[in-house]
Amino acid sequence: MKRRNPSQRRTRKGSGAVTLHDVAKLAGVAPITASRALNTPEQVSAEALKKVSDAVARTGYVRNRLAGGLASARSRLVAAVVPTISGPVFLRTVQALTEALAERGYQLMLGQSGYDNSREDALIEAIVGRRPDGIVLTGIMHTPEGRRRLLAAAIPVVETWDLTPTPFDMLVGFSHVDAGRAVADFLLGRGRRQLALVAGDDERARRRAHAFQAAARAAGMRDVPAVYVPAPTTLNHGRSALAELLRTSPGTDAVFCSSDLLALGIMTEAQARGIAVPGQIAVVGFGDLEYAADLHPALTTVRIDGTAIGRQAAQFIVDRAEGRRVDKRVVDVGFSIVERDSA
Amino acid sequence: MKRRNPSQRRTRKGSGAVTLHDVAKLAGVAPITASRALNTPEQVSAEALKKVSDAVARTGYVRNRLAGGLASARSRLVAAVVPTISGPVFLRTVQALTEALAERGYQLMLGQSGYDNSREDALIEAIVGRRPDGIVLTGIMHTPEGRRRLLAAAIPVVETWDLTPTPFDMLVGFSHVDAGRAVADFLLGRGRRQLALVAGDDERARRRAHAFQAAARAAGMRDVPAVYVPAPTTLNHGRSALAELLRTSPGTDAVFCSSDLLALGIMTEAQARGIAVPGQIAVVGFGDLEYAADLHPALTTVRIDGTAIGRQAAQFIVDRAEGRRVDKRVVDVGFSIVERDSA
DNA sequence: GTGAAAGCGCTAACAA
DNA sequence: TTGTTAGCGCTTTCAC
Repeated sequence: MKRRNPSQRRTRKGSGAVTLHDVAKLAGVAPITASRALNTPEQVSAEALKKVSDAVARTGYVRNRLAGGLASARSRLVAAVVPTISGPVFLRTVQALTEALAERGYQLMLGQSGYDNSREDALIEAIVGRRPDGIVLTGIMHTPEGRRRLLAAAIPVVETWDLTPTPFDMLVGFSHVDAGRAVADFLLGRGRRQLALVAGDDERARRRAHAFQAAARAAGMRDVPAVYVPAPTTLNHGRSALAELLRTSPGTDAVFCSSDLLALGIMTEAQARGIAVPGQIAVVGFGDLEYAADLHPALTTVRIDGTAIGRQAAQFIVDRAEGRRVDKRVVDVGFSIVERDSA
Repeated sequence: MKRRNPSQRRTRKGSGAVTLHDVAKLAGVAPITASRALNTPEQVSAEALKKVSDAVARTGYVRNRLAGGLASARSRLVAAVVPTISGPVFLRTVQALTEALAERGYQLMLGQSGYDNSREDALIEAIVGRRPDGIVLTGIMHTPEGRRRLLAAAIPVVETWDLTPTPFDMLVGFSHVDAGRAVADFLLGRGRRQLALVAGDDERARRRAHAFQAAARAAGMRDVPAVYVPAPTTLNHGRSALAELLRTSPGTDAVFCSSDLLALGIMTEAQARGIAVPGQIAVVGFGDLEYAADLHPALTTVRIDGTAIGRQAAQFIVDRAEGRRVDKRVVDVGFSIVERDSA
């Protein structure tokens, strides 16, 4: 880095910000010592540490993590991909993830794939270009092209909100099949005999729906009517779904909804029509969103611990990034049916 | 970059990934030409372009944007700070922002500040370290330390969801004072005489609340009871707030809520108690969340175009990042009262 | 515990 | 239009 005569030197502007070199110079140490003072203070003498922190305070230095990431091949960036952020389902997971990562000095990048997987590939490319230390997917990785890219990039991946026998890498989720079956058993156990379901048209909801139907049939029901609505689900979808159900299967005495919002829609429509819940129709939701307990009647629903999912995902990624061995790569957080008044 | 004798050469592992150098070598051009082929294809001959894209395809190259960002001082990263992602209010803004940025090759980093501003400083430091091309704040910048840091970092800032006479940099929002007043006028115009309000305990909601009270008083009301609940607001807060209101101000005939969720809570409690909405009590929400129109009764509420806010914020940041002049730095997206059945 | 040297992978600046 | 050179700001490697 020997500089030539200024007159013939090539100049580059730089960002103008305070650099670690500036700090080191002010502290009277070598840049690397300043670096160590910030990253591994235990490797530095108390004296040097003090000089450096003083210099940092005096200059208002903020370390450039782009440069650090480039040099160390650790960006401390983690990407999360959700179908859409406006469905409230993944919110708690994203929130827990953001917090757990922030505590450990990592930052979350958010990507939305849409429910149709079409943007997934472009998104993966955008993400991989940022060299994140990990990627958290909601759902499992679908497209072969996406799988290939992730594999090639060798970035730790956590799939969430699902369970598959063939995880891509790490996995935090629960069994949608078990959940669907459990709800059917629950309703049958409460004496309901004409089960129906309303589900968003996405893969996981469909899997719960099929298990629900299979369990009901196994218990002797001939027909389990299903209404599918586009994902993400809305309250209005629930309202019109109940209307449809009432028309086509008037004997229905229990409805399993693929989201709490859908369940609220069912209950709203029931209320508008003077149909008693749970008297005439039992309603079960999915998700146990924060408001479920406070509806009238309080909503019986399937509780998924989205916060635990987010925290475990963060743990997985950080463990990998810091070189710890991750033995158990699959965590089943399970689910529970929260019995309230609507069923 | 002359290499010494291999035996005494220092080696560094590198990430092992395909680099632009590899691509350039395979394409038979200089690295910078490959770089230009990817970034500014119009500056490159068709022939070179083709050679490069072939090489990219053959190698599965994904550009390293950390390195690019470091070299060009443009990270193509944008940070968004929300109080918490699990309040549904900012969701549409964050969604629109994410999409609008992704379309233009920028990625969103998400940060949660909490409602108490205590984490804001630490968050700003974490964000600035990533050298984003812009920062989108929901609400306005509060702490002096935060302001100083942002100022020092010279990163474009967009404040959203609020209007202030002294914007930090750029601003997309609306007047909370006008909104509060408008709702009071609306209710008074509908013949309501005993206005009350329920509001989350955050600054913006409080500003709306005060304007609402002032307008009601200006119209002759002596007392405008207010119930404040902790932010973020929940359905249950709404239920207990109505209970409180009924106890302390039994004559209340209209309630302005600081969120649609609160309004749903009010309506739920009213329903549970057999109180007619809007017959006995009119309810007005805030936000016009997606489900507001489908409630029973359909919720009258203040509509804020969160999507427009997000898109405009993205536009501001990208314009700045790409060196375009931004003349109008403040955009008022306004609000509207959506008249439905609840008031 | 501290430091010098050498890059990480890319692009700005200059030159041809 | 293409290429050469010199960094961007940091951390790794190796040496003391």
